[in-house]
Amino acid sequence: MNSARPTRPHLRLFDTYDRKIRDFEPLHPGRVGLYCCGPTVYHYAHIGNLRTYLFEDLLRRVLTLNGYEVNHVVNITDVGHLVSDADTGEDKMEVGSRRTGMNAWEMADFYTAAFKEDIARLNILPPVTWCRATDHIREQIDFIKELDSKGFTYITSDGVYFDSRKLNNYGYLARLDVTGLLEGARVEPGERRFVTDFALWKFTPPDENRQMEWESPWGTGFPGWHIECSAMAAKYLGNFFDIHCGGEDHIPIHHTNEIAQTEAARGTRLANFWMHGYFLQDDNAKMAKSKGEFLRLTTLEERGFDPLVYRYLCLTGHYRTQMSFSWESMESNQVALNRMRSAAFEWGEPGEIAESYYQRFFECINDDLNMPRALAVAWDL
RNA sequence: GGCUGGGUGGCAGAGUGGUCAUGCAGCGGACUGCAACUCCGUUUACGCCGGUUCGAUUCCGACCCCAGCCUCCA
Repeated sequence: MNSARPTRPHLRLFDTYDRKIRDFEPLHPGRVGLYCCGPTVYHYAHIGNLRTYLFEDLLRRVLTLNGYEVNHVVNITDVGHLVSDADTGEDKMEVGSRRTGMNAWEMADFYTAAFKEDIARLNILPPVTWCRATDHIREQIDFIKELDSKGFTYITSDGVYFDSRKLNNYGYLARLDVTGLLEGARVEPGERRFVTDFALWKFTPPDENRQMEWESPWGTGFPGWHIECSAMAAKYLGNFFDIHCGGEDHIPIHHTNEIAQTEAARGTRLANFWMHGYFLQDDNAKMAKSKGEFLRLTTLEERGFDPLVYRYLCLTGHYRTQMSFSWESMESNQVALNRMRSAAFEWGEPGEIAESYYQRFFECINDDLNMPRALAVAWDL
């Protein structure tokens, strides 16, 4: 069979930075560095969050199938993710702590464990490396020191900020129109010098007792949200690595700021490819935790669905388009998955699958992970 | 208000300048003692209005609507 195997099509992936599909070439032969933004562990994951991890798992498996060894890194954000605007916002962890009655550290462990259970039930491979923000405070402070020494920071009464106007290409990833942002801004920059400036380090407010705080050269406090990813990605994958993933909502702010930090401090691009998973749309309510009620994997199971039906559902749509969620489509895909499973049983060993089908399947997945078409090939078989 | 991206048949969701996505549902058959499972066949589509073209769902422009970001979100 190997002798007759045709040449596999080259892997092509969409890069948000260039806004186009490009041939994927690893920076180092045979190896791929993959950094995926992980959960902020102040609450359970909702199924929309999970769609992004499903997409990243698909990417990882396709890279592996193409013969690459994937160094997959996922962070756990357990500090610094602010719940309100950058001037006065609280840390989500502190708010979550009040809601649950757990202290911030216990709560972080609790929701981290819950997250790992969720992805296990979805058959998502765990990353090679998990990294927690609170385990890397030193690295983050060092990173801010670098930015400081290169003149990219300034200090206000509540923290250390990144001066985004010092970079001439700030916002390119999201094609940010800074003039438009100024005109449309509904929030005043406050002490920040410019609307797109963001916090690197926040001081513990004088009248507040924080559960999580550390000493720094600038004062007692905690790191901003974005700096953890720049610092940890550099530590585990180097300053410039292959692929950086996250949800589509990360494009305008989080990833834009990560890029700014790394380019300013290290003088290199952060990632060769930027890939983003798109949102799951709920018919009834916005898929957001801030509303209080949201769909979890457990909710699906309570309705009698195998978690893998949700995985299958996500595979029927392209990762780069928003997808609608409904119980009707869950029912539909429950049936489809059951039939697919019994058919797969009849196929026998993978090696017996006709090479032509495998080739067609490969062409689909290597074409920017086109699983919907790949599934059509599978049904054809 | 600014920026970014979308609108495909009952539902979900691919794709293409002129032949089929695919799955679920529906309809008609086959099989079965009946049913279920399975199999075969099959109906319904490209937001709206113009333009380009021999021909547009596919390209261009206006409009309407939706989503994302600008304010927490994957």
